[in-house]
Amino acid sequence: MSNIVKPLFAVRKSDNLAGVIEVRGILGVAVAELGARIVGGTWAPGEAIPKESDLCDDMGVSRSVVREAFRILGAKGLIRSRTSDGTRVQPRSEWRLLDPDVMDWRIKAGDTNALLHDLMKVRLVLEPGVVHTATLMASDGARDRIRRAWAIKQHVYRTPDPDYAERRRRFISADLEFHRAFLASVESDLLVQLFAVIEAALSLLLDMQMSARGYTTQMIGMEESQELHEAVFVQFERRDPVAAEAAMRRLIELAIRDANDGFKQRAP
Amino acid sequence: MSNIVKPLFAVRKSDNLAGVIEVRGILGVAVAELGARIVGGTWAPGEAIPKESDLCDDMGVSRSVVREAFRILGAKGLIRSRTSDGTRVQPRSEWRLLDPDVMDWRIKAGDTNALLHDLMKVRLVLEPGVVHTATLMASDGARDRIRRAWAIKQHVYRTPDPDYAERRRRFISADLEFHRAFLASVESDLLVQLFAVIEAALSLLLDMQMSARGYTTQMIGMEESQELHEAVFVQFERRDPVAAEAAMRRLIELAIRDANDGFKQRAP
DNA sequence: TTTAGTCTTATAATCAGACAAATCGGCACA
DNA sequence: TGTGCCGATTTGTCTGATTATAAGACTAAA
Repeated sequence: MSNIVKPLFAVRKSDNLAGVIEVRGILGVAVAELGARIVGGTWAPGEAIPKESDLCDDMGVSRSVVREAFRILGAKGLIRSRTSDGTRVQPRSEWRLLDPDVMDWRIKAGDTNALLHDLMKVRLVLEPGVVHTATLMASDGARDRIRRAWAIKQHVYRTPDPDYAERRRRFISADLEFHRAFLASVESDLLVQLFAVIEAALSLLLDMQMSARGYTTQMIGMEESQELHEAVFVQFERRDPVAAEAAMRRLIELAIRDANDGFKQRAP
Repeated sequence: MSNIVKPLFAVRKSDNLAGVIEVRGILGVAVAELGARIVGGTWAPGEAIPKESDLCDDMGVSRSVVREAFRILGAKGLIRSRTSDGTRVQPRSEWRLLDPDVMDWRIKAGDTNALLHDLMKVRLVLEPGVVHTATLMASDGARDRIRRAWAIKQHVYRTPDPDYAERRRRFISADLEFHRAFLASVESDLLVQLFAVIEAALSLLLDMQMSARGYTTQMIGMEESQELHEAVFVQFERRDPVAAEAAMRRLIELAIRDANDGFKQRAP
């Protein structure tokens, strides 16, 4: 009676990006709809979107809902309202591209290819620097966390699979913690948030890519990846920031190659 | 009659961070007030802020204004409203720290020291990576822009001052373009936005720091800074990513030292 | 004692309609 | 040509009512 309780929803991985703000009710629907349409290019930047009263009719909601939706979209830089001029889509440069919600809308709008490349570039630029700085100035506690992360990663790598999906999950989780441990040692709230967004979007995009390929692909390049991770860790322990950084850069380059291969396979 | 027209406001440098969303009218006041108070810690994360109707009375505005303000603040992760539970401050990890408005509120709340350090860390981690990547993969056009930026920077450096403030302005502008030119060559929208925010916040904070010191300080370390910039450029031209990156890292470290000195002088 | 259901209540969510304020474009006038 | 006024348009703000939802207390059953 109290045994098989919760796991019903266990698999129900929300199809939203992690970190998006949950807006419930009819307002949530309106925001999702309008956000996706704006980012998707239904109205070009500079162009006016229908006036409040028209949108009320179109969507069958009251004006307060439309206005509150506009406020949310405006807060993310997508639109801007002015009396007598209406509400217009802002130039893309105003959009808060680093905001999880905007990223989510980009993904839903199908802007996945450009976004994936951009995210990978951010990693390529950022992560080597993180490792360099971490190697130089990580605290003792932070170093311990990195060591633990490496130990787990190695353990997972060497442990054979009871079940492919489960193994993959553990592998990804260990990998994530390895990168996070380095990041945390920099002790920067801003970088942590930046990574959280990047990470969430990448994970979603790569999942989509993988399921588009029909999950046929085994995890390729695992040996090379593991060797590079080891190099990062070893150089970190030797306190050689330049070498550690270089290894991390090669690691990201490998990830970029993999992601690109994925896209190539998808459109033969 | 048509001569001395506009320059009245020329100096009126808005005391807001560049990039913040302009919200006009009563709503703008309400958002600014509430945002500053929340970020400033008037209510702790998890704590409920007064309910809508109470805030209406307190601030003397209608409920629609309070609700729209809540939407904006909610869109930035600061608060979350739920029926029957009221509106609560979200844990700091939910705040969109990379959003210009949130940064602006942090600055206004006096969280300048922590923010400055964090911003500098981001630069330290990011900019060397940018230079590395730029050195490897900048397009011809991007390389030209970098060359032009360096030429201007050198010209400004060598040109004696007609007027100290004017010289300083040109110096900063040339410096900015030098860094931006490298950044642009990476061709990443996300990184461009990230830098825009970092840059705006840093510029504001350093200005505040300087005016706190009474503008007495000359630009110190200019020679060293200029030499390091030159090193970055030369190594970039020689296509040596590692050396260029290293020079850029030393440059940021210098900037960090300067910023720290500023704070030390301020509290003797 | 615990658990599952039910009721009450607090609060936000939504709706409807009115009036105010800001902005734009055209028009008359200097 | 420019300047100021005027009307039209659209968002901004206010008010009051109704509905939906979640929390907490209470009750009844296991």
